[in-house]
Amino acid sequence: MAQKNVLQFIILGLLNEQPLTGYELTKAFDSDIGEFWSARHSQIYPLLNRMEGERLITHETEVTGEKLERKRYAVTPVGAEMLTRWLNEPTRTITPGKDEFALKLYFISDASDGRLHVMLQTQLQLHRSKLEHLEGQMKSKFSTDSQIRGHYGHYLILNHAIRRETEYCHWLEDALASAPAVADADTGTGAKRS
Amino acid sequence: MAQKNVLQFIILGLLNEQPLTGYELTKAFDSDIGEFWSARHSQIYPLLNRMEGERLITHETEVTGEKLERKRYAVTPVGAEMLTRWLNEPTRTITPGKDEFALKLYFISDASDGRLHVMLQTQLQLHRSKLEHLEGQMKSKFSTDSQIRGHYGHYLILNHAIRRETEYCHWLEDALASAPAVADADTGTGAKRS
DNA sequence: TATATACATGTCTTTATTGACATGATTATG
DNA sequence: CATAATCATGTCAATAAAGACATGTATATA
Repeated sequence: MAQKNVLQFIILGLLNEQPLTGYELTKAFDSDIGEFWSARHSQIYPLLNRMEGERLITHETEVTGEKLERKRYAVTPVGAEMLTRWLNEPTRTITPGKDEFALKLYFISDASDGRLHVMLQTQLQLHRSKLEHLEGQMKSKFSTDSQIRGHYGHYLILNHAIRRETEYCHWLEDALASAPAVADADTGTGAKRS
Repeated sequence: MAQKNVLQFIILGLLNEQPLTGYELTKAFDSDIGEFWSARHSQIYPLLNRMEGERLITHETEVTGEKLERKRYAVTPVGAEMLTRWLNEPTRTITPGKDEFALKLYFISDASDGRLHVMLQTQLQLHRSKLEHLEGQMKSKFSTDSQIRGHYGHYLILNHAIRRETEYCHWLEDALASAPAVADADTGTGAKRS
């Protein structure tokens, strides 16, 4: 397996809270859980079929309006047990991360490289707006203690995401502080001088 | 493409510094760059072949000892140009991260869940030893300013990795501070009471 | 000198994941 | 009422990536 079929457990976990359709499951990855895992509908729908074949989940068909059908999936006892086994097993690995930007940066060998400034600036902008979005999420979802109750894990990882992005921004800002805004050194290709 | 063939550019970048064998390329992912991308030899060797077919790299065969052959790959002008194009293009995306632990945590809805303590403790141990290792790397590779020169990007991302792991540990420690060491609530399965 | 470890290169199968293709219904908005 | 956005579910081909399988050499160490 490329990972360990973590997606399967995420689906089980989400359906364990409440029955959901494939569409709703797909949308779940647009919000906070998307900070730590992602999946498209083209991966989700086939997996739902497979999981149903394995009796981990079942569905009942609902009809919206005149004829629009949707399948609402729910966890079976077998699926619930499998979820519990996953949850009970402490995670003894660190999921290896990927970061194209960091890698690109790795190949900038010189602190005076003219490309550094725009590279860092571009990423900083991205991470700042992400951070802003996450802080909005936190405010809207967990502004009071009572909202945390029953969603503690969600609160924890949203907090985690915010701290991660905050740190990412700080790092970029620090790096930016030592990157010249105007290129002095050659950039490997035609760097325009000002 | 699942990503955008970032691996191709990493290989180009590494070979641009100095010609390397497939084996050495593979090993590169065990050190700091592995903090931001990973690849196995079973992905690297076929890709080297493909890239050579596309004239991005070439190789010359060396012999070690009596008959052990190895192919030392180097970037062609075409490959170098492609690398430069990648480096010149600011990264306008954030590579989506994956973190099985965070996801598992998401499904712990109650702060009093007995599983929380061991989950957090296990991860903290992992991230602490990773942090320790990274700090060792920093000390051995960049203890003086002169060592940074010519490897600035490497220095930056190592710093990034250290700050990331430091933050991760802090977050775990904070979460741990509010997680009871002994289970009061049920854990979904047989939680032993003390 | 036995032997374990590291060096060295590959292939093959399976699984994970993306992105494109494909279709149609419902609802909100102008 | 037109039409855009969203809801809703799927398939298919291609690429990415993991893990197992396969083989042999060179070197350090006991």
